[in-house]
Amino acid sequence: MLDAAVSVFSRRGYHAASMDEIAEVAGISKPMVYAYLGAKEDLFAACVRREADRLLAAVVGVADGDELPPEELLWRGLRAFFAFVDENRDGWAVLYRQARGEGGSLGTELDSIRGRVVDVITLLLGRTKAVHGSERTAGTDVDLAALAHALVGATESLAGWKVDHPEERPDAVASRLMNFVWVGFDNLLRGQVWRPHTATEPT
Amino acid sequence: MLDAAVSVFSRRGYHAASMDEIAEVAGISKPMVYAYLGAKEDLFAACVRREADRLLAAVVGVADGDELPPEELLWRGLRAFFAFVDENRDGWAVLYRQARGEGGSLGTELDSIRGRVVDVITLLLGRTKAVHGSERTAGTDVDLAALAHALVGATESLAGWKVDHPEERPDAVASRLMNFVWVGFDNLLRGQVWRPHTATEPT
Amino acid sequence: MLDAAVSVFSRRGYHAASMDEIAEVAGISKPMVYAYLGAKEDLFAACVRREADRLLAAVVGVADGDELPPEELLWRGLRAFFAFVDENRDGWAVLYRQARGEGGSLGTELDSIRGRVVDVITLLLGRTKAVHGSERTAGTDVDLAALAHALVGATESLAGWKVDHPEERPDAVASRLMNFVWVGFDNLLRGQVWRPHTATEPT
Amino acid sequence: MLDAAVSVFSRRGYHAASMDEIAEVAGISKPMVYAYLGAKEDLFAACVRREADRLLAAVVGVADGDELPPEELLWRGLRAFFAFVDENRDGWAVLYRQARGEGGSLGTELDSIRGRVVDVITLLLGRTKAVHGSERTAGTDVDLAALAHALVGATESLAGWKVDHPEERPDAVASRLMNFVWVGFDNLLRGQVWRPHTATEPT
DNA sequence: CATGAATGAGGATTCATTCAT
DNA sequence: TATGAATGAATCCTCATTCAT
Repeated sequence: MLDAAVSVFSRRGYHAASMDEIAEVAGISKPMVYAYLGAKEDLFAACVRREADRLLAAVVGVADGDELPPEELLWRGLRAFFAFVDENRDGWAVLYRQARGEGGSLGTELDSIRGRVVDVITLLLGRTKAVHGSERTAGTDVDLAALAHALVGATESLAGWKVDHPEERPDAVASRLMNFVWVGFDNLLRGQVWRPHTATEPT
Repeated sequence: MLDAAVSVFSRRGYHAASMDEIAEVAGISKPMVYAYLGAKEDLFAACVRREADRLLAAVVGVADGDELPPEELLWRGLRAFFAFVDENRDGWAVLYRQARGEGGSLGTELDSIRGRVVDVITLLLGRTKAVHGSERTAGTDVDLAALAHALVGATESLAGWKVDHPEERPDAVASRLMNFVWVGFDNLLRGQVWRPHTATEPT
Repeated sequence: MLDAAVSVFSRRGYHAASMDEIAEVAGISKPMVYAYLGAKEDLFAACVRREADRLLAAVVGVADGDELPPEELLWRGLRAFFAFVDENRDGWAVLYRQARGEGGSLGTELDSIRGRVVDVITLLLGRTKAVHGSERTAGTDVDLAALAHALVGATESLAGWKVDHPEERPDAVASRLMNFVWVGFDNLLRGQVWRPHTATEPT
Repeated sequence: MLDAAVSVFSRRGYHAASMDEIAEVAGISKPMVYAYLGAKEDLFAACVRREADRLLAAVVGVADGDELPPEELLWRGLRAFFAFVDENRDGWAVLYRQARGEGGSLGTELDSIRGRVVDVITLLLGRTKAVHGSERTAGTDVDLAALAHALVGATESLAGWKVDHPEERPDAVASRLMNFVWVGFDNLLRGQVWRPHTATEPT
């Protein structure tokens, strides 16, 4: 039932989607849509919530053991994420392109979900850092949070890229991202730093 | 003139923005809006184009010499980018949150702009690779494109993070991202690879 | 069965009442409402008819003997009427507030019922006049009809007033109205007339 | 502008009237109706308020001198009232048939207007009583209020009757009502009372 | 040139009414 | 028979867009 709504919302966006089209795609009549899921905003919220739940379930489901090292957790999570995106184009589009930027409770709720994901990544990176235990890492907490944001953004962006490259296997994309991210992070933790070679005159 | 439109679009989003409000904020009458910039879609496209031009100009403008090494180019570009976002919240919101997810020519044009940026980054990464000249890097072209996508996504995401942390200096954000990205990329080029279930240490 | 409909109609009015609510209040399902009483208009007509029948039965029932003098008939009728209104708020509301102003067959039927009541009053007043047999009364038939209309209107209005004054006994209200009406009518029949700009004293 | 709305509301009633028809009758397009007078409820409220204002202005306007005796005041008021009804069928229908029975602020406001009219009549009757100064009148204040209610109801009812008898001159109707009302009231004040001739067994 | 006034087109929502079980 | 499920039709309302001044 929600599938039709997700499909239409992903194609048209929240505002441009008409209840008529959703009903038509769902193969039922408009009053039924209202009977089952309420007004348009409720319907969209239901879509967002279902897709978010599915995504979180898929990504979290692979981390069955907390005793797994962070590296393994991240790798499994990314694989699950890209697999989800691969199999749920529309759902991902609704979550990423349509729901964000909407005002009101929708955008807020989604932002909070994303925030929780970022927090999890931040903790994960923190645990890695703790394992290394190196005092050479000058990184503060805000560094980790920013890093987590960057990682999530890179992942989201690659998800969009993956949509345009259906021939790429999800695992390959995840592997590519891990390669990029983990090598950098690992070396960061080893004390490697990048510094501007030039004097920076701040604007 | 466009300022008013950008301001309203950034606050309301494309569909929720009304021409009435744009005209009111602009301090002119609605027929004037139509006379100057045409229909709503054209107006939004003009906003997107202007903000994209400004952003590209700001980012490209700092790379006055092509002879600069890629690392320096990227560093300057990122600094310029975060400075732009810092000073043009509305414009960035229109580009990143509102314009995305719009179907039709609106989204297409923005995608193409983003695509050009990614291409530039791809080339930049390619030149770096060429400089290193290492045949040990097994990366293909698609690797670089994916990497560029990841980099752009990380940058966008950090831009959003920066909006929530106005106290962070743009240079600091750029530096943090460089630190993360360049260390990883540099080591990648040196042949470091990450493989699932194996130690990440080079032989 | 009709009780639920009367209750809902009296609270919401004809248009604002929904068949859903009526069915719910009646404790049966909507198709049953349709099976028993047909469409909404029919249902409302049935309500109006039943309440009107009840009202007429109550009012007419007290006039068991035609040989009663008109004065006594009116007095008994008014007492019965106010007692009915007192015990059937909803029914009276449907008849007086909701059914009026409805176009089409709904209002027409109610108007015809009210018309019959007015006719009865007119006849009653006529009989009184005949009893007095006075040729001094210049009143024509139209006078009696208008008088009957005025009497019915006064009664309806007092019914509304009574609803706001539940502590008033129905008999007291009826008595008050009789006092007002009959004294005037009686004196009218005795030749007393009122003329503009003249003393109201009889010669 | 309001004329069209009043006309349609008087014919169809509040709920059955469609904004389409109002716009069509007004000879303008629907958005204009909304631009000028807002939503349907506002529009109806505007109609009710205008008609009520007109009616009150017409009726109150004839009582230019407070020094007029109550009898003269009532006579002038009734004449003005029936003249108004004669010339504003639709407006009267809106006030009397349609607006009453509507829930919400509309019905409430109209009830309050009617209440004020009743109060004025009550005062007017009180002044008459005071002039007579007779201690024989057993009437209490509540008697006067009930009497005023009855008088107002009789007037309203005769207004409806008048609508069905356009050939009747407004003055004639007013005169007829005065004849009925004032003779009765005058005699009441002189101590004439009506009492039931039979024992009343209260229900 | 600049604008107040006007509208066609379309979208969300509800409700009386009816089948298939 | 009794009902849950389904819908066609209408209604309120808004907004991008354009004339006439």
